[in-house]
This record gives sequence, C-alpha cells and structure tokens, in this order.
Amino acid sequence: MPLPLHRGNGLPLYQQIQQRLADQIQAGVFKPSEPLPSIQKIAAQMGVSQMTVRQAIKSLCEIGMLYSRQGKGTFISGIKLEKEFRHVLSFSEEARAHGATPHSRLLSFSIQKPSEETRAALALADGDRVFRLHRVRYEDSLPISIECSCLAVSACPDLMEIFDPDTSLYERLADHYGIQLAITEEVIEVGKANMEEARLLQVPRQSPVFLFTRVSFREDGRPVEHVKSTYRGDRYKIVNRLMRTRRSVLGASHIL
Amino acid sequence: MPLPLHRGNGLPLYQQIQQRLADQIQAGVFKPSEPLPSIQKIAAQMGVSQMTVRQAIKSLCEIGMLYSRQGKGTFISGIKLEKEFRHVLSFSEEARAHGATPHSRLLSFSIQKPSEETRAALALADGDRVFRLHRVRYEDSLPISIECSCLAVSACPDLMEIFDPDTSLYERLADHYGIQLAITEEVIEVGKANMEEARLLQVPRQSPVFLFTRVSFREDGRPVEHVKSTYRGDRYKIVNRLMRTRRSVLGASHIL
DNA sequence: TAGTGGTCTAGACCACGGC
DNA sequence: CCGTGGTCTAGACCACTAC
Repeated sequence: MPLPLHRGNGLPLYQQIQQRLADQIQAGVFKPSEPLPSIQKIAAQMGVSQMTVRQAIKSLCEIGMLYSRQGKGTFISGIKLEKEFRHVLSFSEEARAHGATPHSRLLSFSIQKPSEETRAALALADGDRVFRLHRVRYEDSLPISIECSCLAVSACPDLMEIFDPDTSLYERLADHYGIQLAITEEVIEVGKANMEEARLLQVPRQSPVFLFTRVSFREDGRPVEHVKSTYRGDRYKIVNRLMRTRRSVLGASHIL
Repeated sequence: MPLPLHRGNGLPLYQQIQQRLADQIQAGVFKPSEPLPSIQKIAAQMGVSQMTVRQAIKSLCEIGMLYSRQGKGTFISGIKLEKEFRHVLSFSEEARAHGATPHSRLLSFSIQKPSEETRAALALADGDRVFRLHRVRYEDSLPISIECSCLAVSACPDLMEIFDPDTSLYERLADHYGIQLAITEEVIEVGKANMEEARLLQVPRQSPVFLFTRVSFREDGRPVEHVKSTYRGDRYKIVNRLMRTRRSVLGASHIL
C-alpha cells in the first residue's frame, strides 16, 4: 500500500492514479494478460469515485498499456512502451528524443513570392509574401536532411530579426507570436538524391531519400508552415505505432 | 431544433450527441474558430447531463474537430477531416479505402524455420515453425508491393487449408482463430529495387522503394505477424496526421 | 446470480479568462 | 464579478461474461 493521493494540490486525482497504475505495471506488480483489480475495488481502496478511476484507466487504454472487456475486466497489455506514437515534433525535439544534438546550417533566408503549392497550402491571398528558410539539419555533426520551410510574412512579421539558427523555430513561434502548432499533415514519398542534395547530405548521387511534405496547423485549423524536406535514407528511418481504428464520425457523403 | 435523442435503444447518448455535433459542424452550422454553445447550454437544451455532453466533446477534440480552452469555451477547428489518421489496416482495407480493388498473387506459401529476426519479433521458442506467405499485391491490376508475412504455426495450425488468396488474411485470422489485431509497430526505410523486386513490381532496377517492417500484436501484446514489404516508390505514398503530444506516462528510467 | 465494465445523472467545487 | 471548461462525487441502471 503506497503513498496516499494528494487532494487539492496541483495534479488531478485521475492523473495521480494513472501514474501510479503505470508505475505498478512497469514495475511488474501486474503481469501481461492478468486482470487489474476491478474499478470498484480500486475506487474503494483509493477512496475515490469510480468515475475518477475510469478516467485514469481510459487514458492508459488509449496508449495501449491496458485493455478493457465489458463483463470480464481490465487487463495488462504486454506491448513494449518504449516505442511511442509519432507526434508533431520539431527537428530539434526529434533529434533530442533519440539522444542526439541537433543543429542546422542556414543556406538562405529570404522573403519571396510563394510557389503555387505553398500558396494553396497556406491559404494565402494573391500578393502575400512568405519567409523561405532553407537549411541543412544535422544530428551530432552528421547531415540528416535538407529542409525548406515557408511561413506567411503576415503571421510573423519580424521573424528575420528574432530568428536564431540554433534555436527551434517552433519555440520562437510560440514565444514571440503565441503560435502553437497542434496538427501536422504529412505526405511521405521516396526519391533519389540529385547532385546538390547528394553534396549537402554527403551521400552518393542517386541515393534513395525520403521526401516529406508537411503542413502544420494551429488548433483552429489555420495553416502556419509549409515544409518540403529531403532526408537521407541511410541514416533516417521512421518508427510508427498504429492502432486499430474506431468507427469514423464522418458522413457517407465524404466517402469517395 | 432537430430530432430528439433516442434513449435506451442501441446507441449510447454521448455517441448520438457526438454524431449530431459532427453533422452540424460539417453542415456549416458553426464556422471555424467560432465557439460552440457552452457545455451547460448543450446539456440543458438536449436534456442530458453535462458529463454526457463532455464525453461527446472529448471524442471530437481527440480527432481534431474541436478544441477546448478552460475559461473560454469550445471552438470549431478548421482542419479538413478528409485526411484521416493512419491505423492498423490490411492491404485490402487500405486499397479499398482509396477506391481501388485489391488482389494478390501468391509466390509461395510454406512452413519454415523462422529467421532470427522473425524468431525475436514473434517471441518464438527454439524449434517453433512459421508459415511464410510470399505475395505480390495489386491495386486494380497494378503491382504495388511485395510482401512476406510470417505467422507462428502454433497460432493458426490449419491456416494452409483455410487460406484463400483473395480474402484478407486478417479476416481469416479473426474468423477462424478469434485473433484480433490491435496494434502494429512499423519501421519504414527506403531502398532500391533489386532485380527480382524490379521485375515483380514492373519498375526499373534501382528504383527507389519503401521498405516496411511491421509487427502486429493482439490487445494483450502477444505478437501475431511479422511482415517485411517492398512498396514501389512511384505509386505509393504515405499520408499521415500527427498531433501534438501529451506528456508521457513513462518514468525517467526509460528515457535514454 | 454475481461480478464486471459502460453509460448516465444531478449535483459540487475548482481553475481560468475576460470584464 | 460571471461564465467557461476541468475535476470529482455517490450513487443508479444497463450490457455482458462466467458460473
């Protein structure tokens, strides 16, 4: 019987319960495929309401640590949790997430007329201009990718003054403009490195590469950034976790 | 003021509310960045409890259709919902999802000693044997990928008798063995088509291709299938939606 | 029948934002 | 200050599973 729950201090009860259950599972108190004590028992034992325990358990189900079966119980999944889901991450965050030190070399930074693709992606009006930020990205002095970001000048007017090549662009957007990126849509294709890409990435010509096209949005759906990147294929791979889908909430008219 | 909610018939109230709100948003009753009526008002207007409305709204937030701000309200996101998240999908489901007809050509189907990689991925004991299913996958008679699936013989002993090359393998696993796949872990790399791959996929040699390595699990974490696939790069691309991460529930000892 | 998870109620209080 | 969403309670009933 471990520590009591703290009521009224910062952390909500359900998050404390969630953390405690996660700790116990990772410590091996419960084994995979074994049932957790029932919600009623956990609630009684911890002195909280059943709804509060449910909230904790639901979160742990969503990340695949538990699964519930009506009428049977809640069970421990044996899924290894080292592999996380992919999220919206800046290059800097992603590098640090696997223990490397990120930095970047600026190739160019200018204000331009957007390409038609960028204009459409950022929903720009005729005549709107964009910042175009062209960089090579490194992890521990190893070149990993070439990135070309476009952002509307109107969204971050003095970006050229405040931009620091060694700070995450996303941090600057949050700090100075209150722009929080919530969702990224990406398309991933494969290609071959052309001469310039091969030189910048220090790989042979024609080497296979990943081609990313990403558009990032604020919570309300306004597009912020349109990025096209080339990642070297010999030093970069994508790790993903996918879960079985729930039924879509979209109407039939949206199914082509 | 539309239809009333149906109490006590199949669908839970919160799902009916969720569907109704989704319909209204897609019909343009509410515009992006506009606030939804407050939870209290929706609850009063629909004659249900606040918790029930919250449950509906929470689901819509999770798919990016709404977002909530404490103290301010709940707002409509302008994110286009045609682009869905990626899930665990069979090749057949994926093909049908974008309107193509899937089928496959069997190259070989045998019982073998697993490779060391497969043995580790499926947590097999020494001496365990696997089914090895080698196929070319087509969408509308266009070859898309070469797939090599391995499944433990002990998990689906008479697979060779019941397998039908034109039915989804996943459906058979569910039908005959009650095996439901819940989670897939995948690693995506790039490569160049070798001679045999180029021939089977009808692309030039050295063409860039996607290399997928996937392991699929049941809910309880038991591995079921280990797959290595080669997808042609000129006819296949990956579309993804990523969301900003919530804080991890893992302890510090798991951060490398 | 007993025990489980799933849904739902009618409140309560808190934290936060804007006025 | 008020209105908002976020958390929490102490129950209730239902649906499902197992015995």
